[in-house]
This record gives sequence, C-alpha cells and structure tokens, in this order.
Amino acid sequence: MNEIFFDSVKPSDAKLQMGAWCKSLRQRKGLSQEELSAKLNLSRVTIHHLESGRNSTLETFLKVLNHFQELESFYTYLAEKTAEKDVKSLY
Amino acid sequence: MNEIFFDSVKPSDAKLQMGAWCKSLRQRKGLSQEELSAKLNLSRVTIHHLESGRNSTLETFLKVLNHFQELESFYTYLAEKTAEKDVKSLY
DNA sequence: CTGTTTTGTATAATATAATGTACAAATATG
DNA sequence: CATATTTGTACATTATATTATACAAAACAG
Repeated sequence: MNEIFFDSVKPSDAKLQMGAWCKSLRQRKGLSQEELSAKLNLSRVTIHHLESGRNSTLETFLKVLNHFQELESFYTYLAEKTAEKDVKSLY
Repeated sequence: MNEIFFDSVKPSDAKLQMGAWCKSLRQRKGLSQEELSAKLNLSRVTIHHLESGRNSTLETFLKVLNHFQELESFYTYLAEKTAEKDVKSLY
C-alpha cells in the first residue's frame, strides 16, 4: 500500500474549480448572481453555493454551462474521455 | 430573438454522458457497481443513478473520477477553462 | 463621504439526492 | 440447460441540496 505521492487534487478542490469556472463565465458577461439565477430559474443562494464550491447537483452546474454556451464543448470533452482507451498503458 | 440552431445538447444529455464516462471507467477495471460503491463508501444505487444519468451531486461524480485517477486531469481541464479568455471573440 | 448594488451568511421550510432493503430482470458462468 | 452474479427497479427512511427570506458585509457609483 501507500501509492505515495498522487491524488493531491481532491474532490473538494475540483468543486472549487468548477465554481470558479462558473463564476468567471458569469462575470465576463457582467451578470450579478441575482440576474443569472433568475434566468436559470434557480435561487441566488444556489448560484452562490455552486460558485463557492459547495456540493451542488450536476443539474445546477450544467445549467450554468448551458446558459453560457459551454455545454456543447463540455459534452464533447466527456464523450472523448468516454471513448478514450487507457492512455496510461502506453507508458 | 430566436438564436436559431444552437443548444441541441441539453443538461440531461451531459448527465448521461458523465454517467457513461463513469461506467466506462468502472468497467475497464472489471469492477461491479457493488465493488465500486464499497470502495467509495457510497451505495450501489447511487452509483447506478450516476451511471444512468440521474441528477447526482458533484461529490458523487468526482469521487468516481478520483478513484480512477481522472480527477487531476479533470481539474486541469477546469482550470484551463476558467483561465480561458473568450476564444469566440477571435472570430 | 452617502447611498446603491452586489455578495456572503444564517435560519427555517421544502424538494430531492442518498441510503438500505428486497426482488425482478438481465448477464455471465458452469 | 441450471445457477450464480450483476444490474435495474421500487419502496420507505434519512441526509442534504434547494429555496425563500432577512440582514450584514463588501464592492461600487454618485
């Protein structure tokens, strides 16, 4: 046991980064949390939770990506990952 | 109004694809839903829901990526997206 | 600086994700 | 084929995400 050095990135880190992405998308469009939440039919608190790395649902995260036209690209990324044969085996 | 043709990919499609990714990761390692859920301290039903595109939480999804060493790469993807200046503006 | 808007936070209520269980359907294995 | 394993599904319970609201703190505009 003890796989030593890996896994320094934890799920909580990824949640924070997903929130940071959503926040950057919103701010680039000059929207307030209030405005975005209204457009997505979500509460402002839910947007705030998402952006601050709380344990949101996939739906909340994906609604934000969808609103900022990032869903298609994200979907493609997922599809590639799904099709990807274990690249680590090449090393 | 009527931005015409875009947004054919919906959040529900992305959820299905996230589930497909998780399922493929599990199957490549020859694990059953039962075995994976035990390792992640989640119920088998939760794994099944994730893999079948239900509205899971980010934590459930990220735990699976983490177990299959995909979290670091996913985190990097998110960080790039967050830093990315609006590439569409180049066109 | 004062007033305005936005954001962070707390509380209570509601909606729903996660769980445990049981059983049926589907897949694999002998 | 029979049988074991895995997966899909349904139900009730528990945990928690979402919501609505109110208010304080920060950031912004005059």
